[in-house]
Amino acid sequence: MNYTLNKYKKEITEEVNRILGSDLIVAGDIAYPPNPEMGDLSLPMFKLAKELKKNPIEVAEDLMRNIKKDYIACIKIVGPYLNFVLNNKKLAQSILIEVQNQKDEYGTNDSGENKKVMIEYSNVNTHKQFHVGHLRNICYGDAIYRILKANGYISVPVSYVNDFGIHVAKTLWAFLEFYKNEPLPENKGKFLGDVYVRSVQESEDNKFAKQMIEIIMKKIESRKGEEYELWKSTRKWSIQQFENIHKELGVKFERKYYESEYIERGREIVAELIKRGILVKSDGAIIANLEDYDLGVLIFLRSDGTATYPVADLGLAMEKIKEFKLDQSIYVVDVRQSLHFKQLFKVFELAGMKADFKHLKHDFVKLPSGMMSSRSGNTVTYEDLIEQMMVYTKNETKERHEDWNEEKITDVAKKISIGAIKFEMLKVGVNQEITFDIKNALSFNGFTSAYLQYTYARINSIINKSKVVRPRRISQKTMKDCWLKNLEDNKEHQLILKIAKYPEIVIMAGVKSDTSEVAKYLFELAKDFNDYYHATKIIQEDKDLEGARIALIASINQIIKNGLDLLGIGIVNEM
RNA sequence: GCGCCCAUAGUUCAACGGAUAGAACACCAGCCUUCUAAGCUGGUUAUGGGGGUUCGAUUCCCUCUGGGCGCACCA
Repeated sequence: MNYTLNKYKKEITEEVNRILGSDLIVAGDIAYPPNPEMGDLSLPMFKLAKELKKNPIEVAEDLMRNIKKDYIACIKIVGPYLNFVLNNKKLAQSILIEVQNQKDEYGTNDSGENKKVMIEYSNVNTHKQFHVGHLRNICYGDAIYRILKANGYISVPVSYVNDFGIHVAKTLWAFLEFYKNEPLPENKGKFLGDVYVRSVQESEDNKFAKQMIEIIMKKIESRKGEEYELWKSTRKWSIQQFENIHKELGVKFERKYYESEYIERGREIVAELIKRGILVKSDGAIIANLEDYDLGVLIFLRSDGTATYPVADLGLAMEKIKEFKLDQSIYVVDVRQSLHFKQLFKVFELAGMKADFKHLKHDFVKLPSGMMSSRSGNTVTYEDLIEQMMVYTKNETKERHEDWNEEKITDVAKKISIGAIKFEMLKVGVNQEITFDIKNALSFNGFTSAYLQYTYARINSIINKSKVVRPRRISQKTMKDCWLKNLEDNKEHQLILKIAKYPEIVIMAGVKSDTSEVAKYLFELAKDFNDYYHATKIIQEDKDLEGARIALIASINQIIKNGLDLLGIGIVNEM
């Protein structure tokens, strides 16, 4: 798709190169001035001046005289920059029609060339707590999946659940020891998380407990007996809990993989790699010695013969690339596992696996009280968080809408709560730790999803109140002739320009795997609109003008909707 | 010890190597007999230290300081 602004930039670039008889600049050289008075587009003269061995002003003057496009209202030289002011009517026509025609598709592009990318996230442990740390992973993974799709990739979202390992044995030990005869709570998955915390506490400095846990681990690995049966049933508790959370968050996976199902396959590959000399025995364990690559060693089998995590990773990776013809396989996992993935991918490479593997890392979530740990239980669990948020948002919603029934209040409150959680996780850069403060998450002012949802609802309400025909029902001819000629206000021009930039944001978010780009952009757009709203009457006597303004704000809403969708956040029609 | 990440306003965060370093929160002062006040307007405050590369550095390189994370039987 060739969006208006992109087209303009390309044409201006070609024009500049033609005038100078060179290939010195590319469309990407055209930037945006820091403030609106300077113009809409900007071409820095530094590079050109240097290459042409001329004064920047001279080059700029030459270009200013010779560039002529009907969509450029005027060209001005500001310092060493050549700035373009776009023709308001041309821009408005082109952009608003683009948005109204493409609707939910506006902003998408085909730069991914239909490449197939598997994106693996929400790699959580059964038998442990699901807390806000996991939430960052799941929100980020889901948003990246959506962003890749919008960029023309065939994006396959999958989840890999770690349902096997020492942590399971630990939880089962404490369960048998302390809770066997107690009645089970409703949320059995959450309960297991608490059992795990108890287990860590009780088994510390307890030799007997540690021995018991080892025995339980072996019994589960042998896949028979009472403990194995208990593993099977408790595992389902956690899986059910995850399903509920995914459903509530609106996150869907095409496939869910479980570690326990890939260990055998992994062991086969391990045996093969031992034969090939890629894995070796060391201190009784089977390892990959990667010291030649400065990557230390990676353990596959413990000295007691039990499998570690990378074994199943190996098995799964092999099956994944066999089943789907993947161009790339992305693992969304927090930054603490960077070394692990470097090691793993090196082993993949040594084993001759051809696919392109990538660890997409994000920093972790901590609490104002310090590092979060599901071992110690110093966490905010998902369930506790959503409950607190719901109490708050329901109260706030009730206060504002006394006539709404319980169902409607719950529905809106849920969208606001879930949106708030996701936005908190997505609005900061991936290399930034998030200090999760529940007080901030509950404050719906400023840079929050509630602000965006509120803006959407506000615009929606105005559109509904307007008696003018809906933009979607009118022809392009009508729009050109009548609706758009009236948008002359500078704030309107800035809003239209902002709308025009949205497709670039989608690309940038994709290239940088950065959700904060989208969040920041939407916030700026909403802020600009709210400023405009307070200064300008939309509904009024002049129906042509009203129509034009409705077309404008309808486009803004389309973008808020599209942008929030990239972040996995739903809109509300009223709030 | 080795490796990776971070350091910007009182706090939480922004700034493809580019123009006057932006927001939000908090605090203070205003704005609902006009379309949703979960909103808007105005006000105060910042690049950890030292070098280097460049026309230009918050951004790139080196170094120091201070924090976080990871480095063989956890996942």
